[in-house]
Amino acid sequence: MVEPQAVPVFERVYAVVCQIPVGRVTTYGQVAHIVGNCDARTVGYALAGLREGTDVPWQRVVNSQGKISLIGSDQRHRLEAEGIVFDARGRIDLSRYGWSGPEQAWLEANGFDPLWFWNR
DNA sequence: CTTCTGACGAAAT
DNA sequence: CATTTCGCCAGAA
Repeated sequence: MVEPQAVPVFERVYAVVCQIPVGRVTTYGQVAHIVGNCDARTVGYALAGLREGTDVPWQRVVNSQGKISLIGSDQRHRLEAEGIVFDARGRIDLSRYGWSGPEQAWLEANGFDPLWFWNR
């Protein structure tokens, strides 16, 4: 059992992002929601600090409108390679590809607060 | 110590 | 649809 507050926020963000399944996406706000005690900006800051070649699937995090924030990156191609389809406006259908969060058992085992998450 | 700066979000205007 | 406001991490200057 990991102590939640003992792990830096950025590390907690990475832990959650690594749980997003292939072919699914989630939003900055949702990750912040799961991590707790931080906001969407913090998630962006955390991902911005990743190095090239990281194992963290950062491409699976998009903004609340289902759009890519990193224009000019290969994020869209990475997602399309996972089977995700973009509409004519360049948006992803979150009701179809959206991921709501880890299993409660995972949250408990990794020092997150399941109750806080589900009650919100 | 203070200020600035980035992959953001939701509600109000 | 466009803007503004607030929320509040971490490192550099």
